[in-house]
Amino acid sequence: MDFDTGELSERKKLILKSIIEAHIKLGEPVGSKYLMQEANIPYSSATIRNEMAELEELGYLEQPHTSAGRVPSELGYRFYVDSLVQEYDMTTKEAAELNKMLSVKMSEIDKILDNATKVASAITNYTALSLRPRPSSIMIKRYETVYLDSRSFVLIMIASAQDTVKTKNVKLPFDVTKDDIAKLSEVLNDVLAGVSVDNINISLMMRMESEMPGCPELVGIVVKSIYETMNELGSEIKFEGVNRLLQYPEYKDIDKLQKMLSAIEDKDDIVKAVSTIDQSDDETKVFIGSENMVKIMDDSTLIYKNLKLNGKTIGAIGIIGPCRMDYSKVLSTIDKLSDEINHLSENNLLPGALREDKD
Amino acid sequence: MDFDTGELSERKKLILKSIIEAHIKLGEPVGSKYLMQEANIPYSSATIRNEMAELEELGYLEQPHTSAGRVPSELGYRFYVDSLVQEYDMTTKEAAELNKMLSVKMSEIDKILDNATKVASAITNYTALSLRPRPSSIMIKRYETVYLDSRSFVLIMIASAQDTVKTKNVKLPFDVTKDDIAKLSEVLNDVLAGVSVDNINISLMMRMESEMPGCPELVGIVVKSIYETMNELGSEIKFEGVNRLLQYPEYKDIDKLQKMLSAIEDKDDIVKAVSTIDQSDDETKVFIGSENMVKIMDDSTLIYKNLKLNGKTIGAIGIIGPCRMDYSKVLSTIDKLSDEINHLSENNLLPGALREDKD
DNA sequence: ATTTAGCAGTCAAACAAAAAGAGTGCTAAA
DNA sequence: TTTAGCACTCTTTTTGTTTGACTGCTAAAT
Repeated sequence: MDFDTGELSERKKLILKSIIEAHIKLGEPVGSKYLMQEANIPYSSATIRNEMAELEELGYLEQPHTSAGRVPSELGYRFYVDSLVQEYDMTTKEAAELNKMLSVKMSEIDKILDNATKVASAITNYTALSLRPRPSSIMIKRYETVYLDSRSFVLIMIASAQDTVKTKNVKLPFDVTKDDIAKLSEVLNDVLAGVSVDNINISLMMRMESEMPGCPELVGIVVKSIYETMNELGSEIKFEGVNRLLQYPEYKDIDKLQKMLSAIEDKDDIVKAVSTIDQSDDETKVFIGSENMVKIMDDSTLIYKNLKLNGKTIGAIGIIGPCRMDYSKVLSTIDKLSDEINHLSENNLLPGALREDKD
Repeated sequence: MDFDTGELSERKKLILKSIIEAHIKLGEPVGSKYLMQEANIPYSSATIRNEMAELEELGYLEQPHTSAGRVPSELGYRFYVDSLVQEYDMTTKEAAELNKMLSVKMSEIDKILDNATKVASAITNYTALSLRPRPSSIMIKRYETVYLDSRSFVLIMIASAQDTVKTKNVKLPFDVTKDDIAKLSEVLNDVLAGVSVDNINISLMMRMESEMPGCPELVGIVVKSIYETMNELGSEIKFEGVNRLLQYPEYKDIDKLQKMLSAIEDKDDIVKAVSTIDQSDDETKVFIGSENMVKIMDDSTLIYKNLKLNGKTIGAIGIIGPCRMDYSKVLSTIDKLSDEINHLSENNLLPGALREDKD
């Protein structure tokens, strides 16, 4: 038994610290057995129990109910923060990330898209997303092909940005030989390596066709795949108002919400899905439920529209929500918004907006 | 019974439209009784049931289970979007808001704060917030006082920005008369009306004291209230990573989550709480549970620190999470971050950052 | 004087069974 | 063709029961 000098014995401190840290890690009440076995406290559970009872009396711990373990009280956390917590050493990786993120700058286009997303989300009360298409600088450094069978092969692309590798399964409407596919990679590396998307033109395609006397039809199909991949690669997607999902009972089920949120967190699938939409398409697209290309979002609706500034597509905006979405409101908001952005440019409100387009 | 020409009878269309719109509004399966009573379909529930059964057969509706109402199928939504939905007329208020929001520009300081919040949230994996303090231009246009009793009165302030009215209940540690309070409003309007916060100085306070021979002690107390109110008024708060809350079991309970989210949505309470923190304070503050000034957040922890750039406080950053927060990590992240931002200015990475400080 | 083993007691969480409620489909009458 | 009425189905809610975790206490061991 300690003299009640207000100071805790070292053993009490150890136990208190262990309980708090275990609780922080696990989120559940901590019992005496756990402390003995997992936290390596060198006393029997009975002894620990006695100490815990005293710590509770002193106000550092609480018991949610009789037969539960102990949980730190506010006083316990306070004591921990004031005298028990140890400095955490940030890993160099984390420190670097911190620095990198801090110095990010936004282009004018990004700002427009960002604002548009915020407005869209605020007005419709759904989650909004914006897609910034690939910068024109993106390119494939090297191509590889792997023959699968006479009607399909794998196209492997190594991109300039951070050496990302993308693979694509290409299916063909006609038969090819192993040699055709081998020749293809040769020609691709010869003609297209290091060429940016926007510079892929008819002339290059014709050159490739002439270099592939065996199977010129391949060229058109492959170039389309390359184009799609490049779009996916460079695209940047952002979300706004994710928390608005919570208002809708379809996401009251934590699991569904999690599913949706992880799709949003991942971004990749959504980017991929949305990248397939033709960038010059002016229509507002509505993807209901499974029409949606992201499997995980098959009970949500995505409404999507390309945004133009001076006739040039600068990105796209979308709304995600439950299938039972207020279509009328969302559709008109998106349309109004895209109109308004076009006006922005006409009124010259954003001088230099297009200048900064290429990052 | 309709001939199966692929066309729906008007009555079917009406019922389908009603079901979809009711379901969009309520989020629950729609029954025949509801349609008859609430959606004013001029047929008996039995008739409506027959039509519903046919609409289901045609694929426009679905039944979650035998004894439930109907829910639109994807095909139903598709049909609705393609031919039933009516254009929604945006109210002029909404249109105006849209325009206003679209043309918002961010100051350099805002960008720094925004980035810092994102980084903080990403690294700690908790929700982060940033607080941008009042622009120095904010001021009170007019003051009113209402005497309550000898030890308290109400101070009413009409602010320059959008004529916002704020009232504050002021309690006194000494007795005053009704005349003192009346005189106070006179003096306040005389000396402080139209003066921006930063220009309230000792000289002005002394002038007020000399004009209030009856009770000079009032001045100091009142000025403090005014100062606090102005801080609340102009402050802008932003959140980042709200969805991260979901990872923690304490917010798995939808109710708790909602409570938290509504506190975040409202902003007001949090701004008020955080505004009371002295802006020149350099310490990292930890508010655990009920230490927190926002009642609704009394089982969460707020960690908070002022950010300085060139020695001047430009705002503050905070982390919100469950009480069982990884204090060690959060504390070091916040400290590192505020250091880093100080370095930003030293390295001159952000020319003109301070120039744009006043909006 | 401490520490520990063992056991009875308590309470939440998990499971199972029963009752209530909502909405349908069908039949027969209007 | 429409409607009233009733039996039926399936979810939701309620109620009761079991299980399991952890404690507090007592008595023995160090």
